[in-house]
Amino acid sequence: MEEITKTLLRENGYKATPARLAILKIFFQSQKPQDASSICKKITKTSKQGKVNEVTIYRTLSALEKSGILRKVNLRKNSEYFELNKDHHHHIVCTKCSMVESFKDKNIEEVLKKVISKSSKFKNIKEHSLELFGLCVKCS
Amino acid sequence: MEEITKTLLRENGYKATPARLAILKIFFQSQKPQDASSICKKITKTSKQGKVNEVTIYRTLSALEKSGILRKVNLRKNSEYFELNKDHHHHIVCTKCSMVESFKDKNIEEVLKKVISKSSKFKNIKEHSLELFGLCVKCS
DNA sequence: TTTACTGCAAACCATTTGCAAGCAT
DNA sequence: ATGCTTGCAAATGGTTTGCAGTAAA
Repeated sequence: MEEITKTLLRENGYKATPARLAILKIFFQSQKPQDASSICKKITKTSKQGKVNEVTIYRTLSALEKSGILRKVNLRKNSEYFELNKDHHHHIVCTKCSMVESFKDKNIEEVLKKVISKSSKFKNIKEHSLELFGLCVKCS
Repeated sequence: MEEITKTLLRENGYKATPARLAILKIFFQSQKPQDASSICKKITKTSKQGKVNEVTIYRTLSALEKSGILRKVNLRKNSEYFELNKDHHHHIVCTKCSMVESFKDKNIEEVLKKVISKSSKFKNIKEHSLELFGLCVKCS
């Protein structure tokens, strides 16, 4: 784990500092979208070497997003959530308890290709976001 | 136009004030997602009777969203965009010039039904958002 | 050693809230 | 007349920035 994150950072031209390693570690461990605040709390709780200032977390998230290591996720919360930018997928979000389930679907990508081919104003689509909102079984 | 918006407001239990009429008018005229700031500027420019305070716009947008007259749209900007909550559709957004194109697609709804039927954690999906991001033909 | 990185304080900016005055019904 | 609406000012809260000290390479 330590090696993976360290290598990932250096490959992208970053210094492998304790703060960055701790932040990346959370993404590799949790598999759930995280915002600056949740990361800050998790590090304070679990990390041995101490705290990481929330400002540092914002700067790290922003940098890692630009490098393509993380991507933003829109969960209709009032803060920005991020997740590892691996294997494209989508989310189902419970509007009551905020539980998030991920899913993949090849059909969606195909349908979107057709949509793009029909558009006269756009030929050059780089990404898309798809989120479903509702109540999870527990909250229903 | 004046009559439509007036009736819509009263049907939903709101007083038909000049501010609200002006705000709704913009949505009926433009067909494009709007945020508080853009509405405020448009009213200042075009309306005869004067300005509307931005706070009033925020309150109106929030109320109209709760009533289901408007819905939020995620355009990856740093402010909230709204549009009339009619005939469900999706957006293609130019990440350079912010141009927005709308589209509808029945296949997407069908694919999503299948996705939901596969989920064990969610049975109760109320809405979804789908946005494509890329460069429009002009910006490519 | 060198330059990137971090923490602190303060700035920023979209949005929300309290309250008194104003207006639609 | 009544109570919903508005505007102003101030508060809020997430995020960003300036700067000086610190640490990774």
